[in-house]
Amino acid sequence: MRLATWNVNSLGVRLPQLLDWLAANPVDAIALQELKLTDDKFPHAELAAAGYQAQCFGQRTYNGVALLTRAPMADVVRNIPGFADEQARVIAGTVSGVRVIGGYFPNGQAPDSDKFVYKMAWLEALRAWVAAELAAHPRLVLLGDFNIAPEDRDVYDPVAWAGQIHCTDEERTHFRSLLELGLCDAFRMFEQPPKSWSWWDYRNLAFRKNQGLRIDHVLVSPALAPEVQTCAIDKAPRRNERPSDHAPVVLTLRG
DNA sequence: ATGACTCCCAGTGGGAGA
Repeated sequence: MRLATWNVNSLGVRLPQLLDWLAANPVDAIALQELKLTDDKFPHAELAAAGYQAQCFGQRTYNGVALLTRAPMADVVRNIPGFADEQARVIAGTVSGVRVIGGYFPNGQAPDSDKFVYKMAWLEALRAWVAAELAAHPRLVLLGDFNIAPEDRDVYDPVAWAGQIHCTDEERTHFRSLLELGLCDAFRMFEQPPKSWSWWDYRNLAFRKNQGLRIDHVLVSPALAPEVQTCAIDKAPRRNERPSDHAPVVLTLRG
């Protein structure tokens, strides 16, 4: 079984690239973030023609998440139950016996901003809910755009980024609290090339200079960890014309 | 360096992203 996550930065703009990528990378499930469209504009027909059914959770202009799967999904949940949120950031579903939770974590803007306060509250609510999901669904994957660079080795210039958004101690503590639930950062289960990033700023030739952050993650539950075969970032779509600023991350499970 | 790019909604600019 193969799963992926990709922040497409506008599904409207990126749909042709997504279809190309799925044709070359026939995953069983993919979590998408930053759809930037409402559900009435979701391209169900085009994705169905490519063999994917979709559960979407969109909104106008910002945010928006979806899960695409080949097999049907059950028990679909939108956003974090009990956490009132205007922003469409989470979609979960069960496919082929695996609980898949896709998330577009808040950016946070700056550590002294209201948006950072929201990010902290959101992360706390997520952790509590994921703990409950994990108890109910031992075979679980939490994946998406976390907007957190967990360690200095996930940052191209850790000195310049020290204390900056995505790299604060508070954010990293929240990331570790997810690991403390038993979840495992699948990417770090393997030897990886140094300077592996999942996001590069559009500005300043950042991709060409390989100046990026690893902020898109795939966390697997203890029951799934022994089945993880590979986890890799696919930089290829970042070389497209008009690319997303994020690259997909792909997980392969045995069986 | 208050920059850079890209998206959106707007509408001939501005917010947000990260």
